Amino acid sequence: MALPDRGRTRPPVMTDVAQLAGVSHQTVSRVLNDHPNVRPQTRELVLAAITELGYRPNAAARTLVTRRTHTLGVISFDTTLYGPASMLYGIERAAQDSYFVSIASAPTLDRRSVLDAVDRFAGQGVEGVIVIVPQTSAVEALTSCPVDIPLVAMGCRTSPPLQSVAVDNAEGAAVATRYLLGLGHRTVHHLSGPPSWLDAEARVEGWQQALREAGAEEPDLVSGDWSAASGYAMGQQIAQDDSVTAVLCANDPMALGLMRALSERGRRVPEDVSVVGFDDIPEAAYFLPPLTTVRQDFGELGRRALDTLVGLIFDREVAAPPDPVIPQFVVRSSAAPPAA
Amino acid sequence: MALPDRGRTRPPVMTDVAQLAGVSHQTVSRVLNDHPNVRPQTRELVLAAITELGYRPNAAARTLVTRRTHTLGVISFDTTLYGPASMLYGIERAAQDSYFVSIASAPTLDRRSVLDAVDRFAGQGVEGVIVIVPQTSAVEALTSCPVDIPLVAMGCRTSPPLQSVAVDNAEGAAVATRYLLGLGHRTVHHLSGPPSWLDAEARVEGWQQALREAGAEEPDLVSGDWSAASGYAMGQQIAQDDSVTAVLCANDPMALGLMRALSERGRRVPEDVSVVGFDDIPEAAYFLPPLTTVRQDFGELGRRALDTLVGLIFDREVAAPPDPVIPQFVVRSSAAPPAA
DNA sequence: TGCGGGGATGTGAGCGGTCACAATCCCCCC
DNA sequence: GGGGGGATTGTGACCGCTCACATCCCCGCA
Repeated sequence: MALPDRGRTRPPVMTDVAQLAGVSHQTVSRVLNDHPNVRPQTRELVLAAITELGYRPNAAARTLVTRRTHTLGVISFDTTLYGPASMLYGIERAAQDSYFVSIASAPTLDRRSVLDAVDRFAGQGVEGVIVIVPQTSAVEALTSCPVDIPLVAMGCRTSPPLQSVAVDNAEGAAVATRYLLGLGHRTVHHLSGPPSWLDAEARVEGWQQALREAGAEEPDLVSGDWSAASGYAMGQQIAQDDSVTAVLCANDPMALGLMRALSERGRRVPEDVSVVGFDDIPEAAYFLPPLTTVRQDFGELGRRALDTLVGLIFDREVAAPPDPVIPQFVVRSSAAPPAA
Repeated sequence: MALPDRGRTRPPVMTDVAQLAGVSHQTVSRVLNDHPNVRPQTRELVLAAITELGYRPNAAARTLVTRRTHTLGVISFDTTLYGPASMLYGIERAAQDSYFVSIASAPTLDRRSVLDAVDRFAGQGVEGVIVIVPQTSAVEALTSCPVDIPLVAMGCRTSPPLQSVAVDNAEGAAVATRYLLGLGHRTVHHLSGPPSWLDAEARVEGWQQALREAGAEEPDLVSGDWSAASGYAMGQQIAQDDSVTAVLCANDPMALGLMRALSERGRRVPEDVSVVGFDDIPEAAYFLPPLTTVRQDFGELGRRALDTLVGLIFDREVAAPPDPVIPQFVVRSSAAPPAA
């Protein structure tokens, strides 16, 4: 199972460089680590030897003694979904010049599977882990994580001691709901994400809150699984109910599915029914009609997650939980005042 | 810059386990590596000591001597796009139980940036790299990659010595084109991906090929940048041309943008213009109208990429390039026979 | 002329595993 | 009863780097 010899000779090591430069290995190490107290001339010598040999320090050896891997792990469920994919991308860009980022997808979001992933990462020696697995079961598992490793949850609010960074899902849903109410709709229906997903729940709360504030009646909740398919399926029910004039969807694909169901039933958007989504996927502006939605700043989220994690890694102190990122409401034409 | 002490005492090492179990460190190592010739009773002893101490082997130390990191790198451009995201996901699932996968996104696809990413990975000690950066510039850079590391390009066909796995983009485009032609359209227009993207080019070729075979006139090419926005922009041009009755788009979001432009001009899909996409994103079935498209099997692609890479890592021999994955044509209602 | 002191460099000991090899032990058979 | 051989276990070197410490050189100053 040994790795085959790549190239003719074994790669150069620090001693080789030292020898070529006519210095000790320690001096080479100093140059590599930008230590002061190396004569510029010596430094040049070493640098020259390094490039001549094509020397590259051995990360494992360095890690062995420094105990730093410069690696962090990201656990997520399905990076094919726009939200998780964007978060991952945000993290990667934020981490790029200080960490390597290693990924793992949990096949399911139960305790076992999430904890296994953390364990795997711990075995690899990552310095911290960011989890994009916003389900109550996963969060519970992580809250009592037996492995002693810095952990940050992303995308949903969690309760201490598990740190998290998130957009203010409740606020986003509330803003959207108020907007629809403001347009003159008597109430707003909600096509939510799957139960036990924290962001889905937060959006439900925001929606309820806004309805209550306005004294509007609170319709029964309908939930999908984030997919356009589920939006379509639930949409077929919703479309039958003529009293529905406004629907807030927990994400954009479900809104798409809903709109198709509506259209098949001959109910026009926004004339008969107003629809608002959540996420602002790049395609949302090109739906028919263009989708009014709530945009999340995933880049910012990634940056904050990294900051929080780094804080945990170095200070080990539970910093004040960062403020939630305020989502942005994007008005397009899928929502309008009710017919009459 | 040292990592703060996590927990009160330093983590247990092999010697600690050995001592507790009353054996030598080597025996512990044997148990850990499933060597034969360890008495079952001894094994139990060691195992018990391991769990009692919560011992976890140090990956860096092991890597230092075995020269294996069990890590591979994936370089991509923008993992927010459905294609790359799916490929990444496919790779991750395929690699899960044999490798860690580390990701890097290249900010741009020029020579420098791609090679830097490879270099970074090499410094980390990855055993191989899969690149999802299907631009000619990137491929050229990789073909003459100065770093001696197993490399596989994914998503697009490349020329030796750079290995690649890909779906048969040309065939997919050809099938779609033939389908439209078969429906009775005199010719098929093509809204292509950006020039210099290999898969975009392959799709153009397939389209041209099919047109030639059928003796159909070859319209001017219009290209976008994969985004729905560009599809919309180009679509506004296309919509003005009444002679256009069928358009093959190089991906689904562009098809969406096109359909919106068409709809704004009052041209109905599929009655006035037939539209076919490429990729089959999960939302495609819920577009208005549902999009006929070409589906790629990203899971299979991921598996093949991994297989190829592993072959390269261990045999170092350039295996016969794997057959391209045949895409699947998915018929929905966005394409129909021409009006008259 | 001799001495203190800081900059520049070298030396050797680990870091925590695995590998090669040696040492035991045990059982069987002549 | 002694020898052979495989199973089981132990010993020490070594992977390539950083750390702590020792050494050396050179200058200024008494």
